[in-house]
Amino acid sequence: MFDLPEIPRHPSMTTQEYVYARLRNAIMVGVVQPESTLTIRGLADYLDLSPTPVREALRRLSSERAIELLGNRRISIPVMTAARFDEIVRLRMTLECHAARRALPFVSEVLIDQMRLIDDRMDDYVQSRDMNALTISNHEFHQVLYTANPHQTVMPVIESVWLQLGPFQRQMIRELEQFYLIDRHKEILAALRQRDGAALTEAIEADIEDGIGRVGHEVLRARQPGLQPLNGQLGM
Amino acid sequence: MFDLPEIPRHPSMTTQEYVYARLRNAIMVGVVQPESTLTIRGLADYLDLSPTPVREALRRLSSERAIELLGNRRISIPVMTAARFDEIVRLRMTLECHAARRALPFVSEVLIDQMRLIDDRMDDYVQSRDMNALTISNHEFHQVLYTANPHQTVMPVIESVWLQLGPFQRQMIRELEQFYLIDRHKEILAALRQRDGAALTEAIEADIEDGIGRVGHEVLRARQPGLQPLNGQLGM
DNA sequence: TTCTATATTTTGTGATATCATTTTTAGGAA
DNA sequence: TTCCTAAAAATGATATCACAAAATATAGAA
Repeated sequence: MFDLPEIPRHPSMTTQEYVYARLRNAIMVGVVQPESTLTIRGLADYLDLSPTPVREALRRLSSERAIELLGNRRISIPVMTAARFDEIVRLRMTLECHAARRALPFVSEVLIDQMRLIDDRMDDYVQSRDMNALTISNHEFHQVLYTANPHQTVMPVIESVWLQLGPFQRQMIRELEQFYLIDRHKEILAALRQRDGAALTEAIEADIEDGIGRVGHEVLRARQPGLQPLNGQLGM
Repeated sequence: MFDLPEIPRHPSMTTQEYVYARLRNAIMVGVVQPESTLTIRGLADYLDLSPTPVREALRRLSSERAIELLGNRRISIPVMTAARFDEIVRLRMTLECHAARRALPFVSEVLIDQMRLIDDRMDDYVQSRDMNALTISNHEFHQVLYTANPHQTVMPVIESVWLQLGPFQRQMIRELEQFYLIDRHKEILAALRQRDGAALTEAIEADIEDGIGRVGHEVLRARQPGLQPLNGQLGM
């Protein structure tokens, strides 16, 4: 079985929202894995709730493709394959570059400072090897940039992609003894300071490639030694 | 009130799936509008069902941002603003160009023929002014291309964008007496035949701009005569 | 031991009931 | 008429129940 990390429950939250938030968090940090057996009633019993709000939360997560509600009464976390991984990472690059380009006109010095602060905090988490906090802060770093555009509509889509990568990211950390962390946040910040769109998208692509792309392909190749990755290197 | 167009119900469909499909279709063709008052119980009574499957269907649609479940007991179709429209259309361009680029290596002569057939059918619908059938076929034309890539994960995201544009598309047709339809499908097909990625993305951007972008901005500008569109022309 | 058929349990779905809020409606006061 | 207030109605959220279908366990045969 698994232990869903506890999260704070605001009093205004409905039960369904709470279940959604708790499951989402658990999937994001990789506690729920493809081999975990999920059932509506099992989760309801575990959380001491009725099945109704659990089912609704699961349906939302299914819409975001964090989980799959199979017809035959099974609920699963999708298994990562090389081809699927390649598609998701490429989509993530496209989406985040789009979001960054659309946010650039709204970027201020205050915002850049805010991002620098988050990046500084990440350096501490690297020191203390707190991977969960690192993941959350990394998302926060990107999110602050993309939501600078007050009209943006892409953020929920990007979050869905992060959610889909969550379980696999945990596997990556598990399967690799040493896990070198390279982030390109300094380059992102430099591009922002110069309001340089081309440099910005380049830095974001590099950040995603170095952050999960390269290592992910490595892990997947190691699993199936005979196969080469479908679409070659991700870097461009 | 409104009349949700009837749709076929396969025997294997659950009630929730049926409600989802029927509401989704209604929103896509623009029957449900921002001023429509939606309630779970109202829909349940209208469809002669219990509230449970209706609420689940609504939650799924909310996850796809087709509707908004407001905290204060109101369910609404988001109102289209110039800024939101600009964002959604730009996102659509980015997503569909991405999907097309990723599909290109899988494009076959058979697939191009299939797309040509759909395009021919669209010409008939233009003649008969069947806007609903035209919209559906247009989506089908694009979908066939993007799903040529068997590993694609972007299609659900694109469908969510189509869904968000549905209600406004109906408004566009209503508010414009004459509605000139320009599609760039011939250019798309030509680019596919030559396996020319750059020409393909250019044709898709032009198709979206001519299909909904230009007219949409016109309609929105007419609504608020004092305001200019936020980010200038869409064409690039 | 291994396979198969049957019984039992578990599970997802959908309807119904209840409760706390919110919205709407009425009825007066200014 | 317009504005406020209180009663009434409607609404969303959740728990519980019933049912059919699926998964699992059990028991007997090969």
